[in-house]
Amino acid sequence: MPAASARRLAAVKATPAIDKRDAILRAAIKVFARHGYFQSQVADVARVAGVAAGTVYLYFRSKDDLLVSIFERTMKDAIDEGRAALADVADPVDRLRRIARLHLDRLGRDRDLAVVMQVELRQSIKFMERCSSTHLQDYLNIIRRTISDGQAAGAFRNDVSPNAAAKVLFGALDEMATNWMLSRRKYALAGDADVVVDLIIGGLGR
Amino acid sequence: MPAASARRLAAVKATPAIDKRDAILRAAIKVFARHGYFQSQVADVARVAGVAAGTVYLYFRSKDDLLVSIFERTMKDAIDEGRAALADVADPVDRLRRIARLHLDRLGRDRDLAVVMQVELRQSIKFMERCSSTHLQDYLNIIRRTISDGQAAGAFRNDVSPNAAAKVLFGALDEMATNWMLSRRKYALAGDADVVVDLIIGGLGR
DNA sequence: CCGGCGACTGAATGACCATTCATTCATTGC
DNA sequence: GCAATGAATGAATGGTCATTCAGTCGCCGG
Repeated sequence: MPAASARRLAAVKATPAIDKRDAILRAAIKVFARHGYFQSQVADVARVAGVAAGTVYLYFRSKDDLLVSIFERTMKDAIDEGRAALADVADPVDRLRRIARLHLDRLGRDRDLAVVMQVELRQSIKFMERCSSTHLQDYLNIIRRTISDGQAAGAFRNDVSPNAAAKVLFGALDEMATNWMLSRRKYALAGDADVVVDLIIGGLGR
Repeated sequence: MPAASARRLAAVKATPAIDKRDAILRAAIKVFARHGYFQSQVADVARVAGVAAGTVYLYFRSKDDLLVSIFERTMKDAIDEGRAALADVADPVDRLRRIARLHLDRLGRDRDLAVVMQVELRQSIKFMERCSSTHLQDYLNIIRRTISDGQAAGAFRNDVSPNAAAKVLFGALDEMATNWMLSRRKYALAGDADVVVDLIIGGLGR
């Protein structure tokens, strides 16, 4: 087979394949968010994606793999986007603001994704251990690093552990996201970003 | 039947019954923490509690009810203990410290309980909505109230929403607990309480 | 056209487990 | 002793899916 033909064939086939994988993943986010992971049936995900049940297994190893794939894709995007966004910002406070806004923007834009990330992924201890050990650590490391850089630059207090401060910031953002997701009232989640960063920078004391 | 006899009968029967209910609940915490809620079988809980599978249904309506009961008992204890501990402390900063220490003490004392509270309870959106709407709101209200009292007393900045600050504090404590629970290293979770409160009061900026 | 390739289908399979309930057992009052 | 009571048992039931795989279909090179 000539190389050109092979390339064309690959292009023609690859695109629908990626589309289909993506459609299944998006369907899974919607279905898992609405019914919960364990209450969802693979057949439901397939129906929403417009394919047959068996087709899901051509793209994913198992039902678990669907959940893991949602997490991994989202975290990969978040980390890449985070690194890129920090590249051209020098002021340490602005850098934290960027991180917070991106974090809440991403979840605030898609409530189903927020539900999956804030609730469904925290299924069981084994699952969380698996998730935390990789991408989540990388994500926390970005925050930690931003804080210690800020200390080195003299913008932040030196007598605070960057690790503790990173966890406090992450925990605060996580709680804002969870609250927003559970709340009936519609408000812009991203608006909480500056509130959180201002409070953590300025402190609650006078 | 004479009243005295009825009372004695009730006392004799009530105690083992409560013990048994308690044994099942404690077994459920252990089993759910080790295997995850959906991977756990009611028969396992029964075995660990030293009763037969059917007996569980004499004390709880369903498997779900076991999880809800763990949450409700823990939150009730936390709220009662919290209210009592705040009664004799006047200084607003000390009050927040008290809340933080109690929160992390409770979870740090019992890793299995921490796993159930931090992971297993966040099973599905419907379950979380149910939990958040009652006890968790009460708990957040205690923190909110403590902060607004502190503002009124002039100890805290007035230009911060007590609601936002309460969520930030709660989120930070929650993250500390989750991190500790997932961490292999053994350290005293309660030690994080002062770190978190100091950071939130003092702020990260210089 | 044809042969064959591979993506796709969806009905069938095989586990799995929450819940039930007929039965057993221990205790009590008489 | 002897019913009566009701707590406790655990085997059986019934339903629910995740996963598989034998077969279908459409497309492509020749």
